[in-house]
Amino acid sequence: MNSTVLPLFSPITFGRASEEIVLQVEAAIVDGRLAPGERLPSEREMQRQFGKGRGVIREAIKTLVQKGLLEVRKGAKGGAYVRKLDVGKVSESLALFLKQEPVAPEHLIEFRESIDRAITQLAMTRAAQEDKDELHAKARQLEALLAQDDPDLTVTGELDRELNLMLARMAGNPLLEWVMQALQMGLGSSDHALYEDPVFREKAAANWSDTAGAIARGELMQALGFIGHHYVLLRQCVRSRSQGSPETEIPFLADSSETP
Amino acid sequence: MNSTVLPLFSPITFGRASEEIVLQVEAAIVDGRLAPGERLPSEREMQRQFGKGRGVIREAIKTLVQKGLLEVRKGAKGGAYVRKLDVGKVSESLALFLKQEPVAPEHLIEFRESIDRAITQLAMTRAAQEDKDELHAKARQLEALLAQDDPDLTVTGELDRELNLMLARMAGNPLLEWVMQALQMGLGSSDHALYEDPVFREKAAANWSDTAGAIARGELMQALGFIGHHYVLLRQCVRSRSQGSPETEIPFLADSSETP
DNA sequence: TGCCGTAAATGGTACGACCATAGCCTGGCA
DNA sequence: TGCCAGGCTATGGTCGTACCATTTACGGCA
Repeated sequence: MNSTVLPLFSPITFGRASEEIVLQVEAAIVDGRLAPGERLPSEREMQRQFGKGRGVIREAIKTLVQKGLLEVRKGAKGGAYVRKLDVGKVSESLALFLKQEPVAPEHLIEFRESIDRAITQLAMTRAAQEDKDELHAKARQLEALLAQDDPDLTVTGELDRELNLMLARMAGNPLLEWVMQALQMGLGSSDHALYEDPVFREKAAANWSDTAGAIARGELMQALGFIGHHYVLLRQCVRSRSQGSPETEIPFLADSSETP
Repeated sequence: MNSTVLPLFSPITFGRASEEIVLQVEAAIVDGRLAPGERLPSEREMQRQFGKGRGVIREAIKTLVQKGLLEVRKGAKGGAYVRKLDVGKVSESLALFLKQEPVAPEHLIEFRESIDRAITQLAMTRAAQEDKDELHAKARQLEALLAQDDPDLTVTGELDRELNLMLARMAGNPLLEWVMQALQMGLGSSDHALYEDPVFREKAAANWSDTAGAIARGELMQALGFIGHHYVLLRQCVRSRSQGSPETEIPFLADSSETP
């Protein structure tokens, strides 16, 4: 390797040193001069190359780790390794943001409905028939699970999440898939409220099944209609819960200021 | 203040110390025990409270700054202040991700088209008439600018960005507004390619004006039609550029593998 | 009363030392 | 000859001290 000479980095002379180091390393990574899996010089070696104290180097590495660009391993053959960014880091950032910035449930539902409609239209025209059939099968499986007297909400929640992600994948657009992933990871999908309530539970599951069926049969308008119905149910459920139990555990159900 | 006793933090005994500190402070912030604008103890004071070295404290603070939860000021009355998270941090994370994960232009266009349609429909039903008129006026202004022989692309680009954000704001849903912001900040909106080309420039501007006009008059179907046309133009432009000049400067125009 | 200089608090940096860990290498044992 | 154990070494993780740079506040002086 090039462990002897590494002309990648140059000494720091101004400003906050660690920030400058962050910029240099980050630039090297996005330029491709440092590829994922590659190992940076050791902290003591970088200390020498940058002409700065080790603490500064460590703080820069900490920042880059937080950005998701590096991972560090200790021990021999340890060090900072370039990491391929994944969408999870974005979702994490989004989730933290949404924790501090409560979103009205109506806005969340509205957004999800928009994305869902776009995904469905694309999935219908692009996905393979076998994928559509598998989606339908999974939806019927969810329906069957929720028809039981005491369904395991952990399992059904996971299945619902899987259905959403599968549909998003079928749309064949990574951006839509990432948004759906971020929604799922970022705020627990809010659908679990739907499944906790025995009244809505079966309706919602049946609706999922109807939607998947329409998608499998290629009936676009019908599928969009079912999706609309899903969100009608969700809105009803959210409204009844926010009225019925003021001490709800779901944080973002608190401030609903626009239900006329 | 409570600068004498601060029972918020407890000493670290296991694992990576700085990570534990990050978790404790982050928890205190999202719980509201530390409100935006509040000041954390000084590094030396926290060093005492956590029972750890100052370097560890500094690394934890660096991480929290990167997360967007803190900002630090130096000098007397300096220190780490709790910061209100803004969506810019999410956009930043997204932009970095998209730099490492090139997105096919067709996918980007498709996504933007979905969002645009959703925004337009909502804006049309919700926005005040005066906002719609202002949007139309701005669009006509853009059209006039681009009709000149040598338009200032910096100004027109900024105006286009402003138009998009204004429309998103008119939709009255913060999530859609944030997504549009993230798109604009994250990848320069890709529309600038449209305005650089004299052939597409005027068509695109006229189309913006038509769209805004339809919105102002409340003609939904017509507005959606114009939006569709905007993306037809954008697709044509992108295709012609990727064929004509292989050395295009726009990074994500490189890998287009699905134009049949 | 108003201005300026000094003191104090605080983050920023440097250096040195030591510990903990993970891979490796060597030597001894079966 | 083959395998296993123990030590060796590179590397991150932590600690402590000292000093520098900057910003605010306070107090003395004109």
